Amino acid sequence: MKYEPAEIEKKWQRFWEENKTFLTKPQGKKSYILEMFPYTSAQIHMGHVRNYTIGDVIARQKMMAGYSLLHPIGYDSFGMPAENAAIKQKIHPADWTYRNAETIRRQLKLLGLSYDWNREVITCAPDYYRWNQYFFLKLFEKGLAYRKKSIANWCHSCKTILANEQVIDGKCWRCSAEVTQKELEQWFFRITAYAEELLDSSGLSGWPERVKIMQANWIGKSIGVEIYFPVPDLNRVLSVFTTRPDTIFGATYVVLSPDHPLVSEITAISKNKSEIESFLERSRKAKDPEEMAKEGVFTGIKARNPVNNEEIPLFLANYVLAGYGTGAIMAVPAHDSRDFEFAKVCDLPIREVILPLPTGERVGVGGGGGGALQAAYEEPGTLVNSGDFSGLASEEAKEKISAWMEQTGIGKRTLHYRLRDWCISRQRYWGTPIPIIYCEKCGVVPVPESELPIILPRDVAITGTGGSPLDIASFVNCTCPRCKEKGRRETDTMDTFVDSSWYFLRYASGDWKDKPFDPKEVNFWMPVDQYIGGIEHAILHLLYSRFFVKTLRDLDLVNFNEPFTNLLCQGMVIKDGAKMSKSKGNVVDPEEMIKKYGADTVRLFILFAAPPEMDLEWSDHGMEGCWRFLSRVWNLAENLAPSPALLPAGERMEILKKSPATLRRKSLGEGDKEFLRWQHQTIKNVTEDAVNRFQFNTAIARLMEFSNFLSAAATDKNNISGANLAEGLKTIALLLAPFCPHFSEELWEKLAGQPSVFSQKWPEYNPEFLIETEHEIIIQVNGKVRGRLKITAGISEKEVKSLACSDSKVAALLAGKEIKKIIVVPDKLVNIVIT
RNA sequence: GCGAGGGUGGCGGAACUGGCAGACGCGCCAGACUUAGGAUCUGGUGGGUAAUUCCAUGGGGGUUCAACUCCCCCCCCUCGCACCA
Repeated sequence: MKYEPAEIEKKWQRFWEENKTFLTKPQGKKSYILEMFPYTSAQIHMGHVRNYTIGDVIARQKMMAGYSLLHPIGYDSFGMPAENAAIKQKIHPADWTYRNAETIRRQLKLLGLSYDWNREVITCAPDYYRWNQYFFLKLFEKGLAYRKKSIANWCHSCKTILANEQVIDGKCWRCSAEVTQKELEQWFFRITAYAEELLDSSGLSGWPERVKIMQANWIGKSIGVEIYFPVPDLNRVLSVFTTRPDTIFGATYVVLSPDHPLVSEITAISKNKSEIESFLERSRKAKDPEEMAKEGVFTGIKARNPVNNEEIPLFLANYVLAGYGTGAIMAVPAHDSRDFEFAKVCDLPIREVILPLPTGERVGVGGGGGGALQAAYEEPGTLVNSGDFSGLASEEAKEKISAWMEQTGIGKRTLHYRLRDWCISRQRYWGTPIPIIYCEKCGVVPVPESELPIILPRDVAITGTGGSPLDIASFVNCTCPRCKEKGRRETDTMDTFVDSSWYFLRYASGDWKDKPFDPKEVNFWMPVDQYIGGIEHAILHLLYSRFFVKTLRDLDLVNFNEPFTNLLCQGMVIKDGAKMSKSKGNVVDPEEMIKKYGADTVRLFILFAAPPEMDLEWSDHGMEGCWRFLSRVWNLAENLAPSPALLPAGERMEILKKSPATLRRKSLGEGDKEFLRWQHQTIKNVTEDAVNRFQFNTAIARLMEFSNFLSAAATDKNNISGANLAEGLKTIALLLAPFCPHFSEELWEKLAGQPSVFSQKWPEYNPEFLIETEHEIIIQVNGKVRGRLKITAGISEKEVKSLACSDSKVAALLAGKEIKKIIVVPDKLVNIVIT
């Protein structure tokens, strides 16, 4: 019988449904394997297939290794695509979503993934999102959820806030209308309160280094000093932030951002009023900050450098960010490239205060008035022209100057982060309603917990053309929970990243009804032992989830600090050198591939073509190769006649149809020994590659080699007994089971006579069988391979040397030369060094 | 600009602590079986050379008996951040 995946896979999936007990063997050792849940778009794509296949391999291997396994799946289902589908296709987002979830569920089942389907969650169900509302209230109580005005991307035509990703070249992705910045009252989660803790990566030892670095950069901690510059004209003190207090004596001017709060006061008294106003106008209009040239304007006002009372000019310039630090800087053009650039543009003086070399050598001799300095010198060095601090090294100077500033009240040591609070307000329909009521008398009032969930109303006009879709009387009008007078509901919904920040907790607690999760179960299963997802979540989702877990810990709801102990970021699936996408027309449909080759071949190829972290180039030819491998193993088993379980030792067999071979069974000769060595070496290699290193590609290569060995042995090249051949195929079934579950189960049943390969223990190798009695060693002369030598294991180094030198080819090379030294690497090589 | 990761046959990729460069697979070539094969099986396959052998892991130096692997300089590609003071 030929290998026909369709039947096998159908049969197996039925079997799996009926035998879920494999998933829930109650044992001491737990393993929680999780892949990022899919967004409920119309169908899955190859990226999903890769993600879930990797997770499934890990999960199934854990299962066989005796772990109690949690391997859940669900649907991330709130969000814009559902609304857009509603607008385009005139279908309700809920209907669209549930229909898609069904398709996805069916497709995931086709892949033969080992999910515990009883734990499914869908985030758009009131049963789920009510807990978003619950957490919101908890955060609100603690002051971690708050409302404030903030600037966001606003589309005039759609009348809604857009996410940054939805602004393409400054235009709305749907209507192509110009996007502008608009100040809106919005809800935030105070993630900055956890900045320091999120920066601590000590609980992330199992994360890729680059993800930790990306998060650290995102949080962007800077240690520095706030320095107070008196501005007598304004009768005010201007506060600037710097990380380089060691350069303070080189400050030749100060700069405010165009959005600094003092700008209006400055404009009011400035003699350059019209110049300032035209500059402000230009910078307000400027769209692309990346391509903006440095531009600024002198205010006509002076500030006093507090360290030396020197009067320096005060500028407004577009290169200073309003949202970072104090929105104002001291400019040290000699030692900061941006200040240097601006000083050149405006022809401002440049004063060096740090020298690069102890000898006093200069990068470019500057002096006053711009001088000949070629570029800013930003490295540490020795201070000059710096009052009492001259002669100190930068690091020491930073310390001393900071301390002195604190003593004299000139400045204060401080910290700044790039991380901003998380804006969770969306003027969108398809999301979790924010459980807040506005009352004229009581102000902002949280909905009492007992009134949750605030159900997202179904009958709402979603046109995408005007205002918040929830802004309808039946939803908005309500009674204030406090004074029982008329109230008005918040019409914004939550960012969908809120949904995905805690779904892994919900999975872990089965069907808990009156709480978001059962802390006992969650504390047992969590943290996730292995999380698998794309790198695109490196900052957003992964940072939000970490934040959420920390807040829940502080609410005494969980007892751990980090959600994901180990993280694997798989690479993209690409074709013709580009990521698969509809617009590029290079999409390969997973379901079509499954139909053509079977799920196991698809899984095998995707695991074999590249290591998980690397990008994977799709190849139809590569698929064929994996198909051939499975077919070969299948045929080998098929031809093991009549029934391997009953095969008497020494039975003569016909192995391959096309090239029949008669096998001679030696009683316990070299054939058996070699077989055992191959078998156990394969177990060792596959386990090390797949389990310890997640190098599935090489693990599969080892299985292919073993199967090639068995094939060759069976065609009378080597000798192998029928019993050994059956043993070998059983080993393949066991080791291949995580990769190709359907195929392996069928193969196992064929050979063992009963199910299931997944009730078997993951095989272990016996080191005794790996011991070789003979080694082939390489003979090198001056580092070049000149011969090879078979030696018996355990012979002395002296013997090896003399054997190597007497090799005929080697001897010829040695003739008339002096041997300087001989290096012996036991059981591997001999290197003879001659003159 | 800063940060991270890469650069190995015609292709995807192996080579874990320095020890036979190219495992495994694809593709290609030859053969077998065939009316036929884009099915299957067998063998070959980095490049040069008639040949002993020589040249090859982005380029150039170095350390070493021995370097894809370690050190220094340079080039190129991908991703992330991008005036964060």
